[in-house]
Amino acid sequence: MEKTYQPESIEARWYQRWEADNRFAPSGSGAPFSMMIPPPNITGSLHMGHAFQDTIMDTLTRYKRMQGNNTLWQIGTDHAGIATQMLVERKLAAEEGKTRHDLGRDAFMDKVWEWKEESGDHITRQLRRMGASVDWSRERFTMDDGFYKAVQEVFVRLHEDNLIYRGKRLVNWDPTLHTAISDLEVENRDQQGSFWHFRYPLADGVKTDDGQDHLVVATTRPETLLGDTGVAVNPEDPRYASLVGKFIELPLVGRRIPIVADEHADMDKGSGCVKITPAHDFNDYEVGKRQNHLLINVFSQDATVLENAEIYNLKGQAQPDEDASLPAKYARLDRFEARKLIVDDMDAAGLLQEVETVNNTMPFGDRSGDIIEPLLTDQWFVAVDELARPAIKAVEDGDIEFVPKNYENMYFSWMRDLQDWCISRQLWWGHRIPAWYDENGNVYVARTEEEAREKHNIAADVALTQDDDVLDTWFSSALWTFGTLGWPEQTEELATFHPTSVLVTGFDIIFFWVARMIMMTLKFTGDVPFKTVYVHGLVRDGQGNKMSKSKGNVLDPIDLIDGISLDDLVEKRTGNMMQPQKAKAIAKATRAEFKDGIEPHGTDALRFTFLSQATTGRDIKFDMSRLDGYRNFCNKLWNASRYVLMNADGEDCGQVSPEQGGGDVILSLADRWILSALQKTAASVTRYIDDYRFDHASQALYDFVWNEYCDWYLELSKPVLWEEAEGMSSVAAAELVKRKRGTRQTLVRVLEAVLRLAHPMMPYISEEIWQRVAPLAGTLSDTQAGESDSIMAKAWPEADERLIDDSASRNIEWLKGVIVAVRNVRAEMNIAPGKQIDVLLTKGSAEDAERLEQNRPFLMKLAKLESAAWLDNPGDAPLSATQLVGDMEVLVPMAGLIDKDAELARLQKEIDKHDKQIGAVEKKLGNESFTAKAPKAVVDKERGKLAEAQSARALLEEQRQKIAAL
RNA sequence: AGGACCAUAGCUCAGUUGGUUAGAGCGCCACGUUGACAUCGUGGAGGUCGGCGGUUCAAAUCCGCCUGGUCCUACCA
Repeated sequence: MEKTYQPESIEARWYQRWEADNRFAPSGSGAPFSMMIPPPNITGSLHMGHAFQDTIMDTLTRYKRMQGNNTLWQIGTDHAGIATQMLVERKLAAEEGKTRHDLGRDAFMDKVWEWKEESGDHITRQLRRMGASVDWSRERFTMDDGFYKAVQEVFVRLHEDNLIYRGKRLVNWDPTLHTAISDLEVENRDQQGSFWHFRYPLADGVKTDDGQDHLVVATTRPETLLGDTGVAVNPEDPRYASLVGKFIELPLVGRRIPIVADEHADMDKGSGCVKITPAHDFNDYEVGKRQNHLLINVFSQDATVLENAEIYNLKGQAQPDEDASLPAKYARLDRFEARKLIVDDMDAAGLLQEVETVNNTMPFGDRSGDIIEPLLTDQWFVAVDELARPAIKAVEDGDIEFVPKNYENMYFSWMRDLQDWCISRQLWWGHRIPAWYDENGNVYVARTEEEAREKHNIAADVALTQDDDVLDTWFSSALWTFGTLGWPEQTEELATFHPTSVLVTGFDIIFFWVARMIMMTLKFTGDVPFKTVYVHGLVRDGQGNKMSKSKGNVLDPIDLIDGISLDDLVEKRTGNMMQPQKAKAIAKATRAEFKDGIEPHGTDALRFTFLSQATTGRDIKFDMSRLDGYRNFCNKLWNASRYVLMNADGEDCGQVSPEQGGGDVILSLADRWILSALQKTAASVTRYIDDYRFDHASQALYDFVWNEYCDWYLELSKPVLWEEAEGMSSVAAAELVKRKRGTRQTLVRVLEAVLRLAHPMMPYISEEIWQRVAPLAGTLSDTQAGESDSIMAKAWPEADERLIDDSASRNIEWLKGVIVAVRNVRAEMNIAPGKQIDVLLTKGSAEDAERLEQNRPFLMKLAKLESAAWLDNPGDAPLSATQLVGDMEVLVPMAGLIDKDAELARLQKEIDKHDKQIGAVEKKLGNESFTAKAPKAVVDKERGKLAEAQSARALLEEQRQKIAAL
C-alpha cells in the first residue's frame, strides 16, 4: 500500500468496476427501497448543492442496499424548458448569427436535441465522480417518449375533470422571453422607485366636496394610465361619496372612465383614490371583475405600447365595438420610454402634482432578469383547489412526513393559499400541449389529433392545428415518481417501487416541486409519491453567501476532488462573465482565499464533509478546513489499514474457526474492549442514519476510527504482536500464539466491519481497503478478491449484543486513565517523551492492583515505563508527582526528575479546579428546596460528586504540603 | 406588515425528554521524526451558551420581550 492515501488512483477504477458488474440495479429481493433523484437540468453542471444532495442519497442507497433491501435509486434529467431553449438560442446566435425563428420550430428542435446528445450528459458524468450508485439502466429524461405519454395522459384527464382550463387571464409575462411564467418563477426584489401623483380631471364640471375639479391618484407605473378603466374610492369614504357614479376624463387619452366604490381603495393611503387598470395589474383585475369593467390591454408582448388598445370583456371576448384608440405619440414605444413621455406630458398639462421617491419591490423574471409585466394572454391553468385538499391531508395524517418536521409548516402555509397554476409556456422546447384548434378557434383536448377527431366527430377535411405552447417544466416533473416507472401502464416497477421511500431535496423547491408532486401523484395513483421528505439546507460559501457565478464565489465539487491550481481557479471564476467589471475584485478575493489553489481531496473526503455538515439548519456554510480534516481522516483510515495489513497479511488471523480445524484464539482485554466498542458504534451509526442525522453518523464513525481504534486499540495491539516467545515456557509460547492470533483476528475483523460501516459514506476507500482486508477476516475468499465480490454487496454490520463487554470497557478506561495521568505528569514536568520512567500505583482498591497486573504490558509500552509497581503502603511512597485516577494515586517518583516548583504549580492548578467544583456542588446541596424537590437520583449524584471531589482535593493537598515542605 | 428559522470556543458546527465539569473538528500554544500515519503524536489554553425578564429546587435547553442575521409570504393605487 502507498504510504499516504491517493484517492485519484482508485476512484475511477472502482466506479467502473461497480457499474460493469451491474451493482447499482435493484437486487430483485428484499423489501423495496426506492428513491428518485431530483432530476438535474441538462443545461447544468454539478454544483455544490447537487454534490451535497447526491452524497446524502447515495449514502442512504448504499446503506439500504447493504441492509438487504431491493434498492432502486433512479436517475434522470430534466429538460428545463426555458433554460435549455435560452442556451441553444444563444449558441445559435453566436455560431450562426440566427434566431430560432430563422430556423423554424422543427429545425430548432433538432438543434436542441443535437445539443442534448452532445452536452446533456455532462452532469451525469460528474455524478459518477461523486460515486453515485444510481441505476443507470433506468435513466430517464423528461422528454422521453414514454414520459411524454404520461404527461399527455395527465393533461387530458385533468381537462376531462375540469381541473385544467384555458382562458384569457392576467399572467406574469416575461417580455424578454416572450412567455408566461408562474408566480414562483418571479423574483421580487427591493428597488428604489418613483411614485407619481397625478391629477385626474373630473368630467362634466363636477367638483369634489372641497371644490377641486380633479382627483389625485398615485402610481409607480404611469404608462398603465393608457389602460385605465376607472378610479376607485372606498365605499365608506365620506370625502368622495358624492362622486361615485360620476366620471373622470382620462388625461392624454380622453376616455371617460367611471368613479366607482370599491373596498380595494384604502382611505388611509394617499388621497384614497386608486386608478384601476384591470388589464395590467393583478389587484385591479379583481376590482375590474367586481365592477364589471372591460379589460383594456395597451401593451404588446414586447411590452411596447400598442397603436390601438385591445379590449375584452371579463370572459376574454374581444369587444370590437369599443373605442380602442390610443394617443399616436406613444405607439410602439417601450414601456419605460412611454413612462417618461407620459410623465412629461402630464407635467406639461399641469397634472403632475408630486413625485415621491419610495422603496418598493419589483417583479423580475428569475431566468431573464427582465421586469415582469402583468399581461392579458390566453393561457392554460390548473385549478389547484381540489388537488390541494388531499395533498394537505396526506401530510396532516402523516402519510408523508417531512424531516425536519418544521418544514411541514412551510408546506401548509403555501398549500392553504394557492392560486391557479399557469402551466402554458410560449416556448418551443418542452411538452407540447395536447390540444387542437379548428378554424373557428374551438379547442379539442385529446391524446392525439386522431383521438380529437374521433372524440368530437370532426371530419377529416376540417383542418386542425395543435396548440403552439408547451407545458411548464414543473408540470411534467410533478409526475416524476410515477411517470418514470411506466405509468399509465401498470408496470411491475410501479407496483414494486411506488410510492417511493424517501425524497431528498432542498427547502427552496418545496413549492415548485414537492407540493406539486404530492398533488399530482395523489390524483393519479391514489397514493403518495413518497413517505418521507428529507429536506436539507443550501450549500453556501465559507462566509455564508449563496454561491453564484456573478459573485465569483463558486466552488466546483470536482475541483475539490481533483484539486485545481490558483490560476485555473481564477480563470474559471472570472472567465465568461456577465459583468466583466467584477472580474478584478473576484480574482483578488480568490487569490487571497486560496493562496495555493485547491489541493486534491478525493471524493470520499468531500462526501464525508457534506455528511458532517448535514445538520438540521437551513444554511450549510461549506468549510474548507473541514474538508482538509476529513481528507486527513481518509489518510488515517488508510494508514491504520496499512498497519493492520503489515501485521496480518500472510499470518494466521483466525479466519478458520476452531470447530472447522482452525487454531484457538485468546482475546485480550483490549480485543474484547474494541469489539464491544464496535458494537456500540454500529448501533449508533445505524440509528443516526435511520434518523437522517448524517452529521452524527459521520461523527460516530470518525470517533471510533480515530479516537478508539487508532489512538488506543492499534497501540494496545503492539505489545501483543511484538512480544517475543524467546525464553518462554512451551506452554506460555503456545498461549502466545493463540493470543497473537486473537489480536490479529480482532484487528482484522474490527477493521473489516468498520469499512462496511463507512462504505455508504466513503464508498471508494472502504472498497479499496476492504478488498485486501476481507480475505483476512474470512468474509471474502482469496480467490474472490479483486475478482467478483464487492463491499457494496456485503451486509450492513449489525450490533451484536453478546459482544458488548462492560467489564473490558471499564478495564480499558482504567488503563487509559493511568496512561493519560503519566503523560500529563511527563508533559507538565518537562520529562522528555522518550525517557523511560518508573511509576508507582497506590491507595487504590484490590481491583486496581489486579488491573495493574492484567494491564502491565500495555501500560509499560504505552506510557513508556521503566517499571510499574503496586505500593501497598502509601506511607512508603517516595516523593513523587501525583495524579489521581479515581481514588488511586499514580506516582512518578521525583528523584532527579521533577521540578519542585513546577509540580507545586501543577498541584495547585488541580486543587483550584476541584475547589471550584466543590463550591458549586456545595451550593447546590445547601439549597434545601433542591434536596427536597429534586429527584433522589439527582441529589445522590451530586452528593457522590461532592464526596469524590473532596477526597481528591484532600489527596492533592496532602501531596502539595509534602512537596512544599521540602 | 405577517410568519419561519438562526444566534453556543478565534472559525465551522453538535448538544436527544430541563440535572453534562457545555463537546467535536479546524485554528492557536508547548513539546516530539522509535518500526501505520508529520495528511502524525503527546499535553495545554480558550465559552457568564446574543441581551433582558419569567417559570422551576435546577435553564444553552421551556415561555415572553428586545437586538442582530437569513429567508418566505403579502403590500407597494
